[in-house]
Formats: sequence, C-alpha cells, structure tokens
Amino acid sequence: MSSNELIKIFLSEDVGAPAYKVVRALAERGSASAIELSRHTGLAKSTMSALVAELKDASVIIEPEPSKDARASSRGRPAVQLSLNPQAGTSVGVLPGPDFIGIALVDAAHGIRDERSVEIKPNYSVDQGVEAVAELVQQAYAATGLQRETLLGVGLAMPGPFNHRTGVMLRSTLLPNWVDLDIGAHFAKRFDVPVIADNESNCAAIAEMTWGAALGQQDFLYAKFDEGVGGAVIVDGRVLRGALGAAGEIGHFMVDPDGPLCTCGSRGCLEAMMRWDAIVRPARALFGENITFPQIAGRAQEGDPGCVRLISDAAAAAGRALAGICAVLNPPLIVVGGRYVLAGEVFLRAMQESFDRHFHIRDQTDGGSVTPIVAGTFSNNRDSTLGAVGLVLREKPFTRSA
Amino acid sequence: MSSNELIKIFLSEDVGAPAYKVVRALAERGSASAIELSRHTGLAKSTMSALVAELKDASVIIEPEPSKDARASSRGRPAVQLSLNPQAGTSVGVLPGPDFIGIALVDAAHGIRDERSVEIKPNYSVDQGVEAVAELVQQAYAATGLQRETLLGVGLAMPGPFNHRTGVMLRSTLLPNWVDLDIGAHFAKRFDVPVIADNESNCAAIAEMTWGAALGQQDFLYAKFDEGVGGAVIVDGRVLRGALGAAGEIGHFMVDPDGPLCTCGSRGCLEAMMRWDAIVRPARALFGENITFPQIAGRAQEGDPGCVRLISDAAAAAGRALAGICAVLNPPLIVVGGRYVLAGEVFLRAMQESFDRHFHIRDQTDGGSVTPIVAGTFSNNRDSTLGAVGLVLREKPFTRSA
DNA sequence: ATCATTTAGTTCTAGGGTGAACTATTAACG
DNA sequence: CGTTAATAGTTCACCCTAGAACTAAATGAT
Repeated sequence: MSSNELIKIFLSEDVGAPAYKVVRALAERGSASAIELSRHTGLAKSTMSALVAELKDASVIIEPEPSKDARASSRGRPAVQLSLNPQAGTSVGVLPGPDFIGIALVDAAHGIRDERSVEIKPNYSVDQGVEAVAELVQQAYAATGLQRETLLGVGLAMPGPFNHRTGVMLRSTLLPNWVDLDIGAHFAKRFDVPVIADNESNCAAIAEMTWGAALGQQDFLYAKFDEGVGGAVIVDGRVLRGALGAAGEIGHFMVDPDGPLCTCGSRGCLEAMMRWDAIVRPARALFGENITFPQIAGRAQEGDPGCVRLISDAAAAAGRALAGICAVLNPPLIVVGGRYVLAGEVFLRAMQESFDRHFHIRDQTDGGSVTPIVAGTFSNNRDSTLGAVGLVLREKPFTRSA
Repeated sequence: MSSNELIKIFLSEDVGAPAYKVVRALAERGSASAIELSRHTGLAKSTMSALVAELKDASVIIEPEPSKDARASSRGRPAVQLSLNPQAGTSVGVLPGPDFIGIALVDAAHGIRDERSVEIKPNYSVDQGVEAVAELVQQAYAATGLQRETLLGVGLAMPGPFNHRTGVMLRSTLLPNWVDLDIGAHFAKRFDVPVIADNESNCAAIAEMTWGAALGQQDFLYAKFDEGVGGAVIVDGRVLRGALGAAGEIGHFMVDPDGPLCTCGSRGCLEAMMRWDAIVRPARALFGENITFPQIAGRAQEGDPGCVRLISDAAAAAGRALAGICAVLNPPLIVVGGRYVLAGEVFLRAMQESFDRHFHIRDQTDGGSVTPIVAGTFSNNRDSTLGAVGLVLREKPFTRSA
C-alpha cells in the first residue's frame, strides 16, 4: 500500500537530490528546523520550504510534539522542529560479543525503541551469529509494534580491528571465526538492506556524538578504556578511518619504550599498560584471586589506597598518551568511555592532571583546561549497539541491496 | 580595460556559484579536464561544458599546450586539459625569516615564475617586514612582466606556532616582534588583496601536495625535521588545524618520559631530542666548535661513524614518534622534509626501520612497508614560500578586502 | 499596549542547471 | 582496417532551485 518514500529516498543513489540531503541530514541529527536544514544542506530556504511541505505530505517527515523543553533560545519566531517519521524508518545496531549478541532498534527520529541481547555459545560462526541476530530483530519488532519493512539498514559494531573499507576483520580473540570473511555478505543473505560495519570504538564514538556526551560536537577524540584500549578520531563530524581502517587505535600508542610487552609485538603500548589484566594481576596479590576489574574500579572510587594507585597509575599513562595524541590532533574535546570510568573522578582527574602536565600548550584563556576530558554517557555494550545504529544513520553504504 | 573575470570569480563570496567552484578547483589542481572538474565540483558535465566555454571566452581559463607527456592513460577520447589563465591571476607566498625574507610568485596555472629573497636586520617589526615584501613583490612582477593587478592574494608562512583561525602568532624566537599581532591587518595596509597565513609546517605540506612528493595525495602525514620539528596532518586534501591551530605539532610529541627537557616544559619531546642543538652539541666534542648541522648530515651520508650514529639515533626517535602518531591517524603515506633529509638514506632508512618496528600493524600485503616514508622534494625555505602560495590557491579567506 | 526588532517560513517568477540523447575521438581486438 | 568498447564533450528542452519580497510569530523596550 504505502510505498514508503522515506526508505526510497534514504537508500537512493542520487546523493545530490535535495530530498536525499534533507533525509540524510535529519537521520544524522534526529531533529532539526527547516532553517537549520537549509543551512546544513546548502539549499535555499525557499527550496526547503517547498520540499518540507512535500515530504510532510509523503509522511517522510513529521513535526514531533514541541515538548515542554525551554525553546526560549533567542527572540524571533521560534523554529518548528522536524524529524523523520519514526513509523516509516527504523535501524538496527548489532554487537556480536564473545558469548552474547546485543542489538538495538532505533527509529528514524532517534528514538531508542528496543534493546535486547541473547547468550550464544563462544566461537560461534558468522552464520550462527546472523541467525541469532535475525531472531533478536524479529523479537524487537514484535515487541515494539514497528514494521519490519521499515528497516533502513543494519549496523555492526565489530569487537576487534576491522577495516571499514574492505569489510574484513583482521584478527580477533573474541570472534575467531569471523576473521578474514566478508561479513556484510553473510548478513546480506538474511537482510535485504545495507549492512554497514565498523570497529567497536568508532561505533562508541558515534553513539556519544548522536545521543551522548559529544552531542553536536563536530571534532573530538574518543578514547575507550575497557578490557582493551581503543578510540576514534572525529573530524568535521566524520569518523577518520585511515588507510587500513586503523585510525583511532590509541591502544597501540607507545607510552614507554621500555614498558611491558604488548600483544601487537611492541613495547609500552597504552593497552599493554592499561588492559584489565595488567591491573587485575597485581590486585590479586592483595585482594585475592577472585577480584575483578569492576570491583577494583569500585574500590578505587571508595578510596581504597591500593586500588586508587592502580587506577591512577593507569590514568597517568592514559593522560600522557592523550597528550601525545593531542599534540598532533589538537582536538577541542576528549570523550572517555569504557569501564575505567566506573572509577569516577579517581580515574578522570588523574588522567586530566597527567594530560595537562604533558600537553605542550598550557596557556588557558579561562579557568578550564585547554583540552577538557569528559566522561561519555554510555555504559559498555550500549555504546556499541547504539553506535552501530548511528553507522546506519550516518554512513552511506557503498553498495545497495535493493 | 579588461575587468579580469578571474579575480572577480576567485574573490567572490558566492561560494555556491558553479564558476567559483570551477575556478577554485582549478586553482587547487593547476590543471584538470572538464570531466574531472565536473566530478570534483559535483556539477553535471552539461553544465561544465557550457561553463567552460563561457570561462574560455572571458579568458578565465585556457587550454595549455598538451605538451608531449604520455597522455596514453586509458582508451577513449582523451580529455582536454584546462587551466586558469596564468596571465590573469598570480599569487605571492612569503616566508618572513629571522634575518631574511623570501617570496615566490606563482601564476594561476601553478607556474612558478619567480623566487627571490632579501636580507633583513633581525628583530625587524611587522611593518618593516611588510615594506620589504612589497619591494620584493614589485621586483618579481617587474622581472617576470606579469601584471601586479592580477594578484589574487598573499600567503604567509609563519615560522612558529600560529593560529590560522585567529591570525595571531603565539610565540616565536625567530620573530619576537610579530607575536600577538593581527599580522593580516598589517599586510592589508600595503596589499589590497586577501592575506592568508599559516604556520610553516602546514605550508610545507601544502607545497609537497601541490608540486612535490605528495602530488595528488589526499591524505598523508607531513613531518619536517629541521632546526626544530614540525608537521602537518592532511585529511581529505585539507590541512587539519585543530582547536588552537596546533594540530600537526609533532615536535611536542613525547617519545621518552625521561628524555631531555624541552622548551615547552615537557620531557622527551621529539623536538628536544632532534633539534639541531641536540645533535650539534655532542658533535662539537668530536669535530670541533665550528661544525654545523648540515655538515654533520653530509658526513653522515659519507659514512662517518659518529655522524651516522647521531643521525640514526635521531631517526630512531623520529620513527618511534611517527609510529605512535600513525597508530592514531593511520595515514597511507608519510612525507618528510627539513634538512635532516640531507643525510639521505642514513636518516630515512633508520627512520623507516624504527617506524616498522614500533608500528603495530606489520602485515604487509606486498613487499613494501605498510606506511611508506618518502622524502619531500623541496629544500628548506622553498617549501615554505611555495606552500604559502598554495595557501592562497587553496584556502578561502574569511574576509575579503575588495 | 504598541511598536520596533529579530528570526522563521512562504510565495512566485525568472533563469540556470540537469538529464537524455547525441557526437567526437581514442585504444584494443580480431 | 574496420568494428567494438570506452571515454570525453555538446546540445537542448524542461523542471527545479534560488532570490526577492513577502507574511508570521516571537521578544523586549517605550
């Protein structure tokens, strides 16, 4: 019946078409006024006016309830917010974990509609993963009452080094059976929509940019300190991928030439100094064999001196690494995610102090730091699944499976 | 008489106009065919066809002699190369050195028409510098027979930390009297065209991208190892500036936390380990008080063991730093400039080896390195003046002095 | 209250850019 | 040496986009 103009435009190849630009701009932002859209797309507001009317008629965009939030920004006629029709477009984000699979279902207006996960036997194959995802997706649509036909694309957050351009995982301890395969092709067997994949850290950065602490930021450095260490570089609102898709891999940034050996074969990589194992091992000598990293982080926040020291030493290394990176990138903001953040200020403050000591620009105009470091808003796993959704909403797929 | 359409379009505010896009695209590239222009500007080739005809009539663009170079790229009708009319548009690049001022005069077709310099008393003021530049520019136009009225803009390569956005030098040992001033405004008193400034390293990268070793490269890391250490990050054909214009400052990348103290107040900065002084000082103990860095570099190339060691130790530090930077940026190419390159393979090979040992991605598809490091084509000073010209040809000025 | 000011959005027409179909010019292939 | 395929460039009618001038809706000052 309804031919769903939204999907048609969203998946169109005609990148230059005004409708495409507007739909994509709204998919990225969630909502925006006509005048903002006209500025961001470069189209005249007269064009926007006509186009918005047309897209409203076609149920591609809607005017969401103005809500009660303080719209009193400036004077003048208030702008009417627009968003894509959440009934007409939905996206799925997937995190294939080592022993679980998590997904998120988000509508085109950035409404997070469903998040669920299922356990799965380790060392599962790609096809087993695809089946599990298909099952979860069906459940999610059933639970929300959304139409499966409105699916715009599937995003994948890959837990390991992944080449976004070639679509191939380079290596992975978590998903050994997913290496060197065309993962998109496997998903295409079950999903007739574009499948877009990127590494977990890049996804996490996108999640923070779309819903979290980096909302509206066009340039920032994202750092994820979790079991491993990863990151992402956002330039001009886009994820920097690099020649081999390895941009943002701050885990293998060398902090100390004589530091511990890293899995990559170098010495003193940030990851070698910060990975959970490097923290948990010495902690066990003091607190027994069963202590876990989150517990250490928690005890650090409560003030336990040994745990504070372990966390703050790691934070010092992190701050030093970030200072080196910022000497080259000089971003206006650093967003930090991963479960190190569970240690709270113990971790963040030590990192900021170390950063400020090692960053070569110390002149600060006002009170604050030259490069503020803020904690991300998303917990682990959520950042990945939601970021994978963001992948669908932001990245143009190379090929289209009509 | 001739109203000079080229200048009118080049300096127009109407950034969306097709003619503007075409002129700017040609200014960047030097020459291009109609179909390339249509691809790069996003305009239809029908539009391009009409526009090119119109611009030819107005003497804005010309068809340069096909020259004899192998055009046999592929089959099909060969593309006709186009370039801006070199008679109608010229740019000047300026390097205000500590005790000299150098300029380059380049036409709109990327023809390097004149390069000259003059000595000047150290600690000169901005206004004294402006006068000297004005004199040099007049000489250059007189010598080439080009029209001074065709000047499209003046580019400045600032030897020191410079904020491209605010147009202010932060500090400088070479030009102490240029700090904290609106340098563009001083030049505007003598030149009624846009004045665009950036730091020397960024300019050098632009020179390599426009004429040199990075010709046609859209993404690369530029590193300059000279008296000091600087660099630039090129993403998608644009210079990354960063929040405070400090992006690319690889000199203050920390290599060794216990290394020598740096002028910036940190320890073990790459610059602290590589600046000429750090090389020349130990060399003097062996070779006498009068030895200079270029001599050391030369002796290293000739195989003198002591000089080889000094240079290759520095190269090892450089390779380590570049590996750390590339862990985050993962560029497909590194271009190296500055007078360390005078040591030739002694320097470059040691750097590449150190890089390969410390870079975490070692899988190499073919024989070559994952991240090739190549020497830039321009000698010192030339890279700056020519890059400053590139600034004029590539960057859109914020304000226009009609 | 009223009016000036500011910002958002609409209307309408002229003209400019586009796509489709065309011609032009080359290399590769038998 | 013609044919085929591939790429570059041209023509032209039509529709879409932009700009000017307008209305609409808010704030804040008098």
